[in-house]
Amino acid sequence: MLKRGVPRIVDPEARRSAVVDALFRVVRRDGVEQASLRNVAEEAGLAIGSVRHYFDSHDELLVFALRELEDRVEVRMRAGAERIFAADSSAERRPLVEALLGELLPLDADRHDEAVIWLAFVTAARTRPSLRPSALRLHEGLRMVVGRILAGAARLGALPEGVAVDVETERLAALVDGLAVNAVLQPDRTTPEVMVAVLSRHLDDLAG
Amino acid sequence: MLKRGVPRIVDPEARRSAVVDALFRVVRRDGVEQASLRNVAEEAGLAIGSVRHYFDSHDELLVFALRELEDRVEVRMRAGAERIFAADSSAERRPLVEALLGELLPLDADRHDEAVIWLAFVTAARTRPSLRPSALRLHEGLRMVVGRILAGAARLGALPEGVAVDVETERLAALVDGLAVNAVLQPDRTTPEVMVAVLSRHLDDLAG
DNA sequence: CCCTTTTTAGCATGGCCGTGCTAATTTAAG
DNA sequence: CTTAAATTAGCACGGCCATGCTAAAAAGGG
Repeated sequence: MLKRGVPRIVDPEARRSAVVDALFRVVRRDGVEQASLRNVAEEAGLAIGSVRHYFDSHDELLVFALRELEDRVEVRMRAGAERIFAADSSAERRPLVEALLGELLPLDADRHDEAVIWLAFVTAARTRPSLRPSALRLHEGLRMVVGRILAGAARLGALPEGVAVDVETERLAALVDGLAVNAVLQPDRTTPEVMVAVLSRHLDDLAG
Repeated sequence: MLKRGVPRIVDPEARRSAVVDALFRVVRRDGVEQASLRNVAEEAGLAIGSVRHYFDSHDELLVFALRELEDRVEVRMRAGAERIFAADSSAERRPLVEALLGELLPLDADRHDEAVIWLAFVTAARTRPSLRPSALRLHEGLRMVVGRILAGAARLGALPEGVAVDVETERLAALVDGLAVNAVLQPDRTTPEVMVAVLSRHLDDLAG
């Protein structure tokens, strides 16, 4: 282990992260199809060669970026989910559930941007094999969270008898996805107020 | 009106339609970003010059194609909606409503393809201004249909008292959109059986 | 046969793309 | 200062793109 000259000028992880942030801005503004190395490099204020030093190919950059998006979502999910399972009465849980699912909806500007990027990537994943694993994990992750919440509610007797938890999981997950998609594509029509009202109504409905 | 020589070799409308069909196949297979004039012409078995004779620009082709998609959806909606409003008891209406909304879900191969194309176009519309009018009409069209169905149901007393029809409209529309998006992006997980079960469950829920 | 129009075909230009490649520059340890 | 490694920068190639433009081919009324 004898390196005779090692410049550690900058944390490479931070650089990669900065590039990914620039890519997210481009995707948010102009879509995945405009996220070329050139456009991303310009957005990041770097030369194209610099970007390519951290990512061997365009595809690798996209894959890495989508993983980063995965991480962000997962972190928010984990935090909210732990709070829910810490509460033991269904009365305590209800507002926490609403908060957690609200976390998945584009209710503020930051999460709206995130939803835009999410939709851009998962739709792109349909025709880009390298993105499919991450897209699938995001899909399953939502169902996992929703499924756990509903199973927990059923265990606490917060759901009416005879409710099929698997069907309700798909229903609630599809509803959340649908609201997010609508908010991304028609933000003027699907406002945060509408989304909150719909979600709240659905949870009331589930409680019987 | 004296044209001294008029070759009417082929119905230009039919040609335009054939080009649009080819474009739909390309979009279905590889996404909107691959629907270049070259790829579409090849898929249609025409020279690129021929395609350009019927569509002055690439953008015009995309706009025209999305309008055609609009028309197809609207035709199916109108037929189903008329049948519903012809029925006057809520017991008669229920299966018709389920059929109409089922018409919007990708339950068979043809409608799956149509849903794939629909999602590709409406997401593309986010960053392509020329597609936005059609995308907005599709969005509003669904809400119009769902809103009329629910308002009719309320009039017939098929909904519980105190139900907010506007919120329920958004909820059902978002659910249908969400199911369609999931079926397009993760067809292995969101099967026709799952979609039917979810839709049926939701309609039961609405009836109280 | 002629002539006008539709239709098909193709060329050329300028632009953006990813990527292979080389080289300049910077950094800090020896 | 020297030097190896990390980083930044940039060139060049081949490919695909939309589009302006020209022109060949087909078709049927006169």
